[in-house]
Amino acid sequence: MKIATFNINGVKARIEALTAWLEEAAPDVALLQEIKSVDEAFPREPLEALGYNVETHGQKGFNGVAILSKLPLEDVTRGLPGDGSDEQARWIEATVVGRRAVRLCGLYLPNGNPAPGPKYDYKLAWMERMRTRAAALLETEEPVVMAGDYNVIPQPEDAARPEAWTEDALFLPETRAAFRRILNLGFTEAIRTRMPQPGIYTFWDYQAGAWERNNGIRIDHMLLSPQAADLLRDAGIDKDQRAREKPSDHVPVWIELDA
DNA sequence: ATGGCTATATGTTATAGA
Repeated sequence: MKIATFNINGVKARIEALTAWLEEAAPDVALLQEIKSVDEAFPREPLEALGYNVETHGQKGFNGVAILSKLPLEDVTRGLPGDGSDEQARWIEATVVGRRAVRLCGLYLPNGNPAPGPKYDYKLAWMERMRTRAAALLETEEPVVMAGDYNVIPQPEDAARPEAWTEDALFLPETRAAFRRILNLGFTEAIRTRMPQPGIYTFWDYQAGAWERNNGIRIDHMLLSPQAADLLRDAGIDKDQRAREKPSDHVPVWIELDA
């Protein structure tokens, strides 16, 4: 079972790039972030035409997550538990049924800039809520995959210019500690495990020739529960997508599970 | 690089992203 995550930065602006990538990479499941669309405006038809079931959790203008799956999806839930007043669409879960059932979480973790400030407070509170949800998912002792745009640079080697990020919400010590608190519950970070060398990136800014200069950061991650990690066969990054016509500023990240 | 580009809707400018 091939599972991918892709921050597409606007699904309506990216539908041609998205369908081209889906045909090329042929993931069984694609978790999308920053769809920037309400559910009613989500371009379902061209995706269903490629054989995907579509589940969305959108909002107007910003944020928004979705799951595309060629396999059946069950028990779809929307929203990160723990704060009924949070209206931002950043979390969706579903169980995908292949040879085995896998619980999927698609997430768009808050950016948090500027830090300090209310947006950073929201980011840290959101990460604590995510830790609580992650702990509950581990207790099921089933394969769980939490994948998406974490907006966290875990280590200096995950940025081409780490010195440029020292005051940024993506790289502050408190952000990285909150990420480790989730990871250290017992998750495996798929790309770090399979591609441990430095200089592996998933995002290149549109500005200042960041792509041409390979001034990237690694912020899109896939965390696997122990039961999912046991099924891990391969993992990779579709870096070439960043050089395509009208690309997202992120590229897809994927895993292959024996499931 | 001191926010240089991109997408959306709040729409011919403001907001957010990272």
